[in-house]
Amino acid sequence: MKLQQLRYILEIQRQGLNVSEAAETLFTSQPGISKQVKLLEDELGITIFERTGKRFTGVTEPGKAVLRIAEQILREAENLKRASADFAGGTSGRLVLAATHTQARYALPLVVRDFIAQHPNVKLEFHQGSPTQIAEWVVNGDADLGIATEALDQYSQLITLPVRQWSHCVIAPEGHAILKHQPLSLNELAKWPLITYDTAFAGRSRINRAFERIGATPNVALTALDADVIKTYVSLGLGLGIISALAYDAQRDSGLVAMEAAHLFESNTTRLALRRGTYLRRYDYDFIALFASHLSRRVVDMAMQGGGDEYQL
Amino acid sequence: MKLQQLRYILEIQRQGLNVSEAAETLFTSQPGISKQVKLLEDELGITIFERTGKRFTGVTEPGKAVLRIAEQILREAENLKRASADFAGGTSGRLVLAATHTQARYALPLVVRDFIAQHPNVKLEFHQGSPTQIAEWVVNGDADLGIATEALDQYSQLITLPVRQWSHCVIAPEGHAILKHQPLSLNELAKWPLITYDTAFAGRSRINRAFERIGATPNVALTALDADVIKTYVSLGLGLGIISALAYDAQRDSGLVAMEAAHLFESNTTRLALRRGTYLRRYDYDFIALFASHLSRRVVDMAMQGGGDEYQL
DNA sequence: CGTGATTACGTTTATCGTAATTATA
DNA sequence: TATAATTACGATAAACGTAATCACG
Repeated sequence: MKLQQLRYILEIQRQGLNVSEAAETLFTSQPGISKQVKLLEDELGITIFERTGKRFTGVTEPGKAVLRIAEQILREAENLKRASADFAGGTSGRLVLAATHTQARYALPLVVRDFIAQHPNVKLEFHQGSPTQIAEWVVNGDADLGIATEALDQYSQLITLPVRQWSHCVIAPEGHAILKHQPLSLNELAKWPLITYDTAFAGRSRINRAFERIGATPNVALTALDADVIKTYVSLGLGLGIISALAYDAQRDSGLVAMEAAHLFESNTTRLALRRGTYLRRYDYDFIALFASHLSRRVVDMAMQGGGDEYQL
Repeated sequence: MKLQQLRYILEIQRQGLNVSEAAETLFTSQPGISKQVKLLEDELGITIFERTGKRFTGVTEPGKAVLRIAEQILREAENLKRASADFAGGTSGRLVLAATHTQARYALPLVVRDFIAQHPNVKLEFHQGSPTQIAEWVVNGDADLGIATEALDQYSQLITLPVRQWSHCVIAPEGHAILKHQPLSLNELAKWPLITYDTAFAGRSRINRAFERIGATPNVALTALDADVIKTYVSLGLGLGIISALAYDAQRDSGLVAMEAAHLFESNTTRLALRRGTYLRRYDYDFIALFASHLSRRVVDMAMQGGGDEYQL
């Protein structure tokens, strides 16, 4: 049994049971793969792939078991290389972050600045996407760390850690009539056209639920993927904006006024996601600690081992 | 990176950093290992073993990380073979049980009989030992299933499942004076010489604790590893026996009388131990189900995944 | 027939064991 | 000086790629 052989059968599965495709993606010859698959099957005494004639048409029951374990093994092999590189490379390496706009624009800049100062030789990459995309990137190993407010806890292959809590605020153009109605109520808010996040983003689910609870139907005139767009349209007078309080800055956002809305919508928890079972390099821990000081190496390790209860903010 | 290389470095560690010894146990040449270690180190870009001149004198920090992961990988590789053999061999295979005398003699015979009938081609092996030995056999993979009443839950690498509860009974020769003092009390019992299990066996800890609690010092005249020996000496009139209620059979043990002692000593739970993370073959599940009907495949799988709360009897 | 897997075969590379060498305790 | 790891080298075997063959749609 060779690690290659495991790579081969996994790639065949990934390529929809097409050996030729697998050979291409692995930069090798198709007969080579074919032979190794057969050798492996002979050694194990089972058939992994169902064949009709010479075509691969399915995965046998034992094949499923073998593929599942093979995946584990290769994942661990990946970890081994990662761990070595961590020690060997000193401070160099690559860190791939996946985050939503809100995080990338408002929560991460200072953290990234400090991280780069601390690890000048680590190449920092940034993938921006929806919470679901982020989760899948991390699951597939395309990203090392995922940061988002929604969706992350839906994936059993992810370990998620609470980073910080935040609330929404409502923004309005200066001189807007609603500014006289503070503290705000949901009923008041429901009278105006609203501009807020797209579904599946930055706590949008909490916003919906709040209006549902009082039986009101908000008039959402426009949805956007990020607070900057929302602010733009609020400035144009198209409606009131509901955004993350993190995204409002009185200085920068002149012409706009923010109103406290923590009492209207449930608070949100930004979470950090890691793939279960991956080896964490020193700079992974460092980034996490910079981002959320309470997430020390010890706390992260505890969570990774699934040990004990979830860390509470 | 080859699986062999991982085997090599692990064996070197096991043999106390002696490459020559490792070569012997792996039935290969010392230079071969030496070279492969170097190749692996070069590939990973780290040194795994500290050397002073040409001697191996320690494991480096990266080496520790690598060895830990290597162990995981080889364990999974073992699982892969196991899984294959499970499907390939049909009903054949090998099942190694580790159990204490009490279990082997009184709890297991019928289970073993049924299992053999169900799986005539599975070679059943039996290792009898102390609870600690049993635990270590299972941890090392020398035994597939461990069964004992004590010690098993001290090992984090073991998954343990409750099988059944049982109580102690007191046995005496026919006509013994104590037979008039029923129901028994600990104070009465403390007046007589006692014969019971050796420390670390079959609930002996509960017996000690019971006497401690009332501040009495039992007169333990003789300790033995199993109930049969105890019964023999009780028959000879050397004292009263305290044994597992499972071990007394009115028919077979003529000349001896058993007295209820469930109210004197805490009840004991026989537990079944499995090594965390091992692949369970169909006949492993079958044996477990025969031994304890409530331990269905589902229940065992849940426990193996560390999911949810412990099963309660 | 075209796509896709297997068989055949030759080249290259890697692995393993023996023997010689070197370093340490 | 004995023990133990490395280096050198030759034999064996494994892996890989090319070309030819075979099977299914």
